[in-house]
Amino acid sequence: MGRIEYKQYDRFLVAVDCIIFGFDGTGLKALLIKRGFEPEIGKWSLMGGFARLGESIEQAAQRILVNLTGLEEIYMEQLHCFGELERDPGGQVISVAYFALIKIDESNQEKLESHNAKWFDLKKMPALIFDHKDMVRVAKERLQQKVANHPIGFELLPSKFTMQQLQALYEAVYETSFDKRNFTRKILSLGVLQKLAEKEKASSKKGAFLYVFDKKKYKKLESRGLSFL
Amino acid sequence: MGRIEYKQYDRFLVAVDCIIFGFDGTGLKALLIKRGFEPEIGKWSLMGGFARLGESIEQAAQRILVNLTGLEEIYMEQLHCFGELERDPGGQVISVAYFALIKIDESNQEKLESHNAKWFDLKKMPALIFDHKDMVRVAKERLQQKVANHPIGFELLPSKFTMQQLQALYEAVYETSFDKRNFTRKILSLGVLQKLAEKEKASSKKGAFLYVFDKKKYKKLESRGLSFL
DNA sequence: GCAAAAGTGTTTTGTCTACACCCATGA
DNA sequence: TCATGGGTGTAGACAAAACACTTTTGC
Repeated sequence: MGRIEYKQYDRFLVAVDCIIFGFDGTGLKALLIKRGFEPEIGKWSLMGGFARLGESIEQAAQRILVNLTGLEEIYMEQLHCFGELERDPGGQVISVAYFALIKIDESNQEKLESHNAKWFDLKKMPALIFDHKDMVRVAKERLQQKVANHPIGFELLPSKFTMQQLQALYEAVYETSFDKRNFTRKILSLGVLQKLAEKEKASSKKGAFLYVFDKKKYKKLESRGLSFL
Repeated sequence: MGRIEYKQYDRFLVAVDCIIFGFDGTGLKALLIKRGFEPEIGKWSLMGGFARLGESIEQAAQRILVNLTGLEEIYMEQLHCFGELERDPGGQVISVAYFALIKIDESNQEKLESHNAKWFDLKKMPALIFDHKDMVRVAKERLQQKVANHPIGFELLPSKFTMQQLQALYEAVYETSFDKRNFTRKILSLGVLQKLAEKEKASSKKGAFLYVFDKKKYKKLESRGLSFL
């Protein structure tokens, strides 16, 4: 049964575009590529590609992310399906956008270079092709919403991090600043961080304690709905 | 320029499915159709259809909603793009799901009947085809999130409503109950409801004052981010 | 006059905010 | 010894939660 009925319907080109966020200790960054191919060759755009029959949309997104970063396990979430008629002047293409969070220093430098990829501070983005600027804006809004209630900020940090790194990350995401004491108290009160005996001595003489996100504790508390801000 | 490059890529069938919510004073309802066509004829499903080349995905969703309800101005929001490989056994079809909020009594009864559409309480849903059950679940979660921060609950109520109707709606959306005094105070403190001189006398002897949502006041306050719960 | 829903305040509790000093260490 | 970032506590403001009685009126 089935397949015959669908013969009469239109078929669409389906692209997947990825908004890849990273954090380097100062600002929130997005990974862009300088296109070495048509259309819009030479311009900056999100990493993307066409979905293929026989793979799911999510698989397509994963393929594109792995292809660019070399990372197999990436936090990735569907953002939105952009389906405006004239969004791609080259023809009607709908694009399913995904946003991803990666640790900047873990990505494969050679792969990035081979795609002419570069990290841009979200506040200093170049012009982007098509509706990619909208995609980035929506992704940033979604990231802000999500980070407030889900422990995804840790995806952007090394597995061991200091309280100041974590605070800097939250400040970058929300483009604001928080009181150090209030921030520490709030985060620790959630009970999902484990304090290590180790100290990070690189950035100060006294040294700052390192923490790790404790996924098991989080899973136990998740159902009650934690608020990370 | 452009069109030639895309010739080589695969093309997909793109469906749009709509989760249509309504509220009848007691429970939250979803509008389902008993399919009079293949595949899965005779089973319950969401209202949907295939997108057509030459229209945007959003236009397709709107077309489908108007076609079913007869209502031209419907609150509608994209939910998610469902792109699993085997979601439709009849072939690879990606579906962009939208959720809509309508006032049950304003919809065109004849149109609903001609599509074999029926309202179901969310707690008493029949089996649904494909991944439509997932769609409904995700839509309900999204509705809960959204209602907490945006004045969209009013889309489900008559333009004039009593405080008790509004409370019943929120209670239905969150499947919980609120204290009447706290609820009234909270909602009125937002300053986006206008109290009318009229009373609704149908449901009680004393009669309850009617309110309307004041969109202008809301627009002024919107940027500060209101919390409806 | 009574049943049935409408309407209204106060107290307690917890959470968020603002704010400033001492500590440990390497240079 | 001093410069640098690390670490910590308290008081006040505000918002949320708990809680019960009086009012109106159609029957």
